[in-house]
Amino acid sequence: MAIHLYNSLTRTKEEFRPLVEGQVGMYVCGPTVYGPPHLGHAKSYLTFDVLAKYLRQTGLKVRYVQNITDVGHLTDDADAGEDKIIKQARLDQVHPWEVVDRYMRLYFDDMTALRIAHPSFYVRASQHIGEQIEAVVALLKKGHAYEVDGNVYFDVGSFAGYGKLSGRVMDEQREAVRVEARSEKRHPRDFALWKRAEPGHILRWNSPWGPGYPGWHIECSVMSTKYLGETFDIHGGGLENMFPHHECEIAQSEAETGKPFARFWVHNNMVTVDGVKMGKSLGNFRTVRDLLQKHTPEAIRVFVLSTHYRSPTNYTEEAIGAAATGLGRLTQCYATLRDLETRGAPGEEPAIAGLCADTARALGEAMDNDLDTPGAIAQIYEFVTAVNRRLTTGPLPAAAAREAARLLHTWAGDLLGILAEPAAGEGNVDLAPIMDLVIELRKDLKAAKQFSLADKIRDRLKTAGIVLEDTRDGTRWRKA
RNA sequence: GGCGGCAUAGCCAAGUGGUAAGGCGAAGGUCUGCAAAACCUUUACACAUCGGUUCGAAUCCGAUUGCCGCCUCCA
Repeated sequence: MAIHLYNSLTRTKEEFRPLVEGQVGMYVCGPTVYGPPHLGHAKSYLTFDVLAKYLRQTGLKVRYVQNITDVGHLTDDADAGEDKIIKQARLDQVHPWEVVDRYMRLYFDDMTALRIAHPSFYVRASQHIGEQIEAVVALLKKGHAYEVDGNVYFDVGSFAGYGKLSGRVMDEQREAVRVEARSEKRHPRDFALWKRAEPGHILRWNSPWGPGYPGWHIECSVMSTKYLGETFDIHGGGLENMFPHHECEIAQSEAETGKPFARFWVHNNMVTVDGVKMGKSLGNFRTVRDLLQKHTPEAIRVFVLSTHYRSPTNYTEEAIGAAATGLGRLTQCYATLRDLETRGAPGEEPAIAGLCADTARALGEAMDNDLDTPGAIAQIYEFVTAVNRRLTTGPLPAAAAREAARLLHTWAGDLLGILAEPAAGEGNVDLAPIMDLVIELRKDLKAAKQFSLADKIRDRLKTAGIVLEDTRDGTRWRKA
């Protein structure tokens, strides 16, 4: 069975087949770099990280392009408002590109910390100004745009398909509410392709219409089609960008090329905090950096991925804590299996091979079902329970342990990124031989019934961050 | 006002017509010198409410209530 994805364009779950067999082109709306990444970014880029990894795992070659919006856009789509990046630059008293550089690096660092792989490559709006101007010229030439005093607007009325993604009909809606008395636009629905730079607007480029800067939507149309083709497979982004951003992208692109734009539109839902949308403008956002202070990357990932990407994620400290606790069993099981890989007895165990095959199949079915990561996580936990149950009867043969460990490594580690590798020899000194000695000495103490001393060792080690666990097969240790 | 979505156990969360996955928490138990870990058992006979379709619905249709998102920048 091939992967099925919910396509916002058709509002149904469809089987995904790439345009070109074996190859996938995917474009995802990246951040505007004027502030620190927050949990909302994490959910979005985590979603597409897992999607790209899963597509690759199924054997497809994926070109995953993500943009960085670094030219700034107005805080308001009317002619009022201030460019977000320029505003931040003014607040920080630095050049706008220092803002861009700072938050772009922070973005890369935080994504890396969350085990989100780099896309195939990033593209920056500021490095595609020429192409954006060309696109505006082409739209003007085709009669889909008009210029007014250094501003160029897209004529929405000239594109019949406008509204097909978001379901918005071209009526008055709340036009009357919006104060646009001085607008030069022919119709309130029209949107800017190119904006005239007012004095003091530092980020500006020369154009046939005078100095200015591109409109918000045009960069994605230009960069996606430049690197993926006029029609490409998947366009992803946050749900809140469906309208107007994605709707406008479609209008511009299809008006210019006359061909279908993205085939699949994949939108992730929002993150709320205590039931309220988390947003930069609301000031209630949790930055990735803050979260990483309290939780491991794996815990954050398992928390986010245990809600389906199309459902809202409600952040509470309790929920993320519960997710982190549950992860402990997985981590422990994996560490035990890795240990048995080297120490386990020779021989085979068909039951484990069967369990691995069944689990892998179930995991594939879950992922094929519109990226059902909660279902996949449930499968992994069931697998862990089954392995642990088997381990209560004695150690596993090395080969079986290796196979079980590989399954966890592939799905929980490489794909979902929720599996922490056992920390081996942190720091300069390898603790293993030291711990072997301590454990051996303590074993002698226990044999001599010197329990209070044995307990003291265990207590002191716990204070030092090392947990001892006495099992039937001897004592093992791990970092707390 | 327009468009869209969601309502499942104490909490989080799957479920896409055949009589409710998984995680956390809680209770009991096995193992253990004790502890920890692990395992076992229990924890949803009204899946928001009311109707309807069907042999059969958490799952489809309608209405109602509540919540959320978009319609202005936001992942």
